[in-house]
Amino acid sequence: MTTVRGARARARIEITVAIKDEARRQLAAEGAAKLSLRAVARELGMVSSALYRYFPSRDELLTALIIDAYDAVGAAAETAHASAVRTAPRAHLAHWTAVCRAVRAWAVDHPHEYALIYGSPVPGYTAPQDTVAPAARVGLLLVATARAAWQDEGVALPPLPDGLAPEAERLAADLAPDLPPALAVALVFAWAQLFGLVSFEVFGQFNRVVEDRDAFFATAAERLGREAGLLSRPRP
Amino acid sequence: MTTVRGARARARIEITVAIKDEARRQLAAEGAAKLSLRAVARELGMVSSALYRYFPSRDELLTALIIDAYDAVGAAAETAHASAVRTAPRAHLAHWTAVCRAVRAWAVDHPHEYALIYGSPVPGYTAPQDTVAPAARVGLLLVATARAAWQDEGVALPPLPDGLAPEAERLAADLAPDLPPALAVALVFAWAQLFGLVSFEVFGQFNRVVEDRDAFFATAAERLGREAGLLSRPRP
DNA sequence: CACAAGCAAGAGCAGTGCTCTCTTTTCGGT
DNA sequence: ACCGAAAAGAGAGCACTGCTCTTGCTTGTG
Repeated sequence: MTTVRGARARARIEITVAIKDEARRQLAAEGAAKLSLRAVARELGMVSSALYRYFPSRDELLTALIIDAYDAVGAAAETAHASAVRTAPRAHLAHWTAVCRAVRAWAVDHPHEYALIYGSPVPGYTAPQDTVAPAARVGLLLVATARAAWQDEGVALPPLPDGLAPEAERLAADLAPDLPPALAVALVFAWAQLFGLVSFEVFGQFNRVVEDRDAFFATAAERLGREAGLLSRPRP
Repeated sequence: MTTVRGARARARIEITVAIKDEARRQLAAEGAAKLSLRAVARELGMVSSALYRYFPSRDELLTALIIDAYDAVGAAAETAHASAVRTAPRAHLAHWTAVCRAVRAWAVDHPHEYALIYGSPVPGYTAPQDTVAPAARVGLLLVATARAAWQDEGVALPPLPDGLAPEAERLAADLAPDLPPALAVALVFAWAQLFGLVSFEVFGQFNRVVEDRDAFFATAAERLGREAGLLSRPRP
């Protein structure tokens, strides 16, 4: 385990989380654009230059927040998935929609954090390697759900057009070597489309268009699951 | 028509477009976050305060760019649609995919402008009324395509769940009173999902996941059209 | 032709990210 | 127990930002 050496190291991690917490507060209040290192430092009673001992730049702080956000939405989705599996182990479509609903709920509750990870990438920012594992959590959950359904009752998918065959093979090899390529493709489609729906809601594109967002999203999530091959009810 | 009164008014609109052009240049080069009024003014050989005669604030400049961007992607989509209709008047699914491809192509060519309109909304920004009409152009095109298909050959759609019926009625009434509610719902789904796919590609979520983006998107666009009820080929 | 409106310029304010130097505190090896 | 090294904080400062205000100049119009 990570043995904390002394009071100094302990203080360091405490201050680091305090900085992130305050930054997250400002992020939630004003958005990423108005997140200011100086304001964070001021609120914590320290001088701005001291903050640079913990995060070498504003971008690094943002990266830390991004990783945390990916982990938060991933954890929310995993919890919802686990609970749905416990409730009805073979209702794969219900597991799928539970994941979708959890993602949407988290996004609606944390719009600015959601924007940080699924909105426009900031400045000339290219995602550091540290972010890719947390970023994959929701996607992997979708894959796991589909895999369970496939193993348990099979999936129903439209055939792949010839042009996509090589890409589909490659994708399946990278993503889930045990699954049929058509399923891998369908999963990536559904993955992107899920976040398209959530983004449109969070970013206000549904304003004055969709009113009953809950019902709308519930139907959308179920259709996404079907398009990913999940059957509506277990086979007899 | 808009008669330009004198040299002064003429100069005003010329300078206004020059400012927008330069701003667009910086936007394309560095992204919205680094777009600086002072830098724009500097590049145009004027002093920063003079720029405020044309745009009362940075946000107003951004709003102008947002409207232009919506119009640009809308125009690209409309052109592609018109051309597809000319080529094969009854190939509704081809019209649909032409619109999708045009949107994607514009987005890939203008990632920062795309981010401006379909990425995270800036600061505490709420879209002014002027943006809603341009923003609707692509959506209206999708509706028009589906309407033509519906009138010409009908559409094939899954039934709506009961819970969504009221929202579907309302949506259809607002969006396209002549179309069946199930089609209106399917169109909004497809609309959001289309931009989900494009956003994931433009914002880098497909990096190290999807390689053959053209083939991938082509298939996705066609499936979106099918999910919106469009038939693969005209009925005999 | 005079006058008011439109426009440009410059200085200035408050705020930002970030760097540098200087001082204080803390820790580990002898 | 001490002493040098490393870590942390404080403060000043640089270059930049959006935006405001005042001062003149230019231009179109009564």
